[in-house]
Amino acid sequence: MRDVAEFYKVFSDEARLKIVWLLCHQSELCVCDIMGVLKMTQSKASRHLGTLKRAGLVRDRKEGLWSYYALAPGVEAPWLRAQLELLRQKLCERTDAAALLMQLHGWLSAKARGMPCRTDANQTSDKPNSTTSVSHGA
Amino acid sequence: MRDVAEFYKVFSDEARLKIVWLLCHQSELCVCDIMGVLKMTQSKASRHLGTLKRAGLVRDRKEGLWSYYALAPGVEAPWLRAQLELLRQKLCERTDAAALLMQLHGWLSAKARGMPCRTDANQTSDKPNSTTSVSHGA
DNA sequence: TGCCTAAATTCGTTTATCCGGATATATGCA
DNA sequence: TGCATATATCCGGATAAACGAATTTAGGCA
Repeated sequence: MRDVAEFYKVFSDEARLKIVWLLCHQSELCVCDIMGVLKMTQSKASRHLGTLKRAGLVRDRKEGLWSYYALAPGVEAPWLRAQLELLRQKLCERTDAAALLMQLHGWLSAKARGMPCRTDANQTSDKPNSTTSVSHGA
Repeated sequence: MRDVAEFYKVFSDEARLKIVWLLCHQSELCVCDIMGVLKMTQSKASRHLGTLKRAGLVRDRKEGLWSYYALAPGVEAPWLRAQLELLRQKLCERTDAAALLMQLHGWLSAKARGMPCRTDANQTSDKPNSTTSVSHGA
């Protein structure tokens, strides 16, 4: 039963929940996308992605310098799929989760019009001020 | 989203999972039942029950010296109900979870034929030897 | 080759969690 | 009242998580 507890432990961290939430809505994201959208340090993003990968919830694909992460095929197994669906259902009713999706879309469209990644900059903190964000073009 | 993570954290401990599993199969159990069946110290049983209660998953009813615990009415809310059902489903396929139910039934029938509780004895450890158990009558 | 950069890992620190033993609280009974 | 008992809570101590900064690893390109 330890491994069942282990599963819940993976979901017991807010940062990991946010990453999974993003990956439920965008098939692939690289580490710097996650850093940018969730405003977390590179070390934190990579660490949690590693945890999710070791748990079999996420897979990665290397392309040049970038690592693209996506939900693992294993999450199609019935029980995991149900868990993920339940999580999605719960987060759908949350404004903070919705805000994350806004951030995600802002980030992706900024990226689409040529914004570079820069993993070294903007490492200030988790919550510098909530409106720093993308501010692309406009 | 923190509180969602908090929910998973409650389920991320094997001892709490076991307690919930027992309460899925027996409507009410007192602390000493849980100590006896799961072979844990009184402090540990009470602590985890407190955690489950604070999370709203469990309720308690005092009767004289005893505290009887049961799943809280709140677990009938759709999302929690679904989570609990998923947990039950996962544990149903596990031999270790099944073994716990055997222990539970052994304990309850021993109790039914008059076995006293004794919270102070049998505090040796989590796993002294897996066959200590009830050994009623036979 | 040497530099730039994305991502992973290591390091030392801080914080959270879990534990058993001891103690406190409260009920039942003589 | 005083003692026995069931449970809750407190108290260090041990272990595990999580963190940011720094470093390492490795691909792309001049």
